Amino acid sequence: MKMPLPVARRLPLYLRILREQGQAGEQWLSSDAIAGRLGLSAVQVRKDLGVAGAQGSPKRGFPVDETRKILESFLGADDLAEVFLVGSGELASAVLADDGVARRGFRIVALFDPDSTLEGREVGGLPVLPLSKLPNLTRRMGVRIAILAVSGPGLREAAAALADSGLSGILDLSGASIGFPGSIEVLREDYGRDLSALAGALVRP
Amino acid sequence: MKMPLPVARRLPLYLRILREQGQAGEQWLSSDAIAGRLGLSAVQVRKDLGVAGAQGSPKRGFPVDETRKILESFLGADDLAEVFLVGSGELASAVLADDGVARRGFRIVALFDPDSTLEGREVGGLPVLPLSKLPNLTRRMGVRIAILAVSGPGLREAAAALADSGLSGILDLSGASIGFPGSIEVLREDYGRDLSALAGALVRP
DNA sequence: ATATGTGAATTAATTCACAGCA
DNA sequence: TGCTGTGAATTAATTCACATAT
Repeated sequence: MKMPLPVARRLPLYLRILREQGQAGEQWLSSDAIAGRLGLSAVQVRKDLGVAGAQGSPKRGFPVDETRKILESFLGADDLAEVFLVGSGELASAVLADDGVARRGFRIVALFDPDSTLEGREVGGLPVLPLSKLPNLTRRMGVRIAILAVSGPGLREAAAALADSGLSGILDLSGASIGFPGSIEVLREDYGRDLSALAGALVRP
Repeated sequence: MKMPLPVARRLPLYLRILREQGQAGEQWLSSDAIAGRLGLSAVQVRKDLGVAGAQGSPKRGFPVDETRKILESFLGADDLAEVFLVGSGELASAVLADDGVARRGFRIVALFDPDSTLEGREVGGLPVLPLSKLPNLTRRMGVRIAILAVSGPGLREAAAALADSGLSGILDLSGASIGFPGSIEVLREDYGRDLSALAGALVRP
């Protein structure tokens, strides 16, 4: 089953709302309520949830608990929960410190850095490992996703290591659009670029 | 002139390539060459550059220097270059430390934090200011864009301050999808969400 | 030859409109 | 009545095909 990327990027938003409201004791949530919190349309929420296989019931909406579970499993939080973090600088520290990753059911299980002089140092409770250990650990631990949070020198090396690590997916926060083999799914996030896009949108109202 | 969002998000990529190649001494760049580095199609690059008003010449491609200037002006790096940063924690520090912002012609000119006990402290060479000064400084300095990099408590307060600051655009890195008034253009970036989306895409090949 | 530029066709994504159910 | 679910229509974005310029 193929899923459109825009849908894949909205589902996590619904999941967050469902978790929040579940925590708050709500049993049911209408597509309208979810849409309202996110500034989307109710139809879109229903269509998207439909893609994930969730179904609601008329007059009540979607069952919070069940829908949450469906989304979690659909989004792979079950068996893809363990991720690597490559980098140990400011950005990587921010990722480690932020609860955004944990809140979505993921766990950073190892930290790698191209700067070998950092080897052994601890960042956020995890020891910094050399890139050379990446392929081996990927296989041994069965980890499939890494977050790339390296900038400046070492980036090239880190990218190369990732490219033949055996990983399936990379979340690239480096802002440098490095090429990766087609066998690896890459999602790029780059606030410099988005800042630029925002400025562009403002100049042209 | 209205510009599609996908285009607005690709133009900064072209700009980066143009800068790199300009630095490297290149005079001309074909749409094909640009596309190749970014994994896009040449037609798309031409169409996008066309939207910005750039034009190339057959057999040679696009004039690097001139096209760069056109993009810079089109993307508003001229008169929207000064931005505020709200937050002074790990994420905000990472934004300050990263050269991604500067490399795109933007400059962070002031730092605000909801935690008033931090007032006066210096982060990355800038003094931390209280949120209460935001509206005033926005008007006085003519700044139109802020980066929101606050998490945890204080986020609500920061969002509220931004909402009636008079700013025109917000790059929201908080990962919390707070509502802002419709008069403010908001672009959200949330690696937790994208991590989730990536995992989803991998589970469903 | 080699690359741009663009109308036309295609594909993707969103929204509309309404049927159906509790 | 208040909500879901979905085929149909609409709008947006991308790709194709080819005319054009050097």
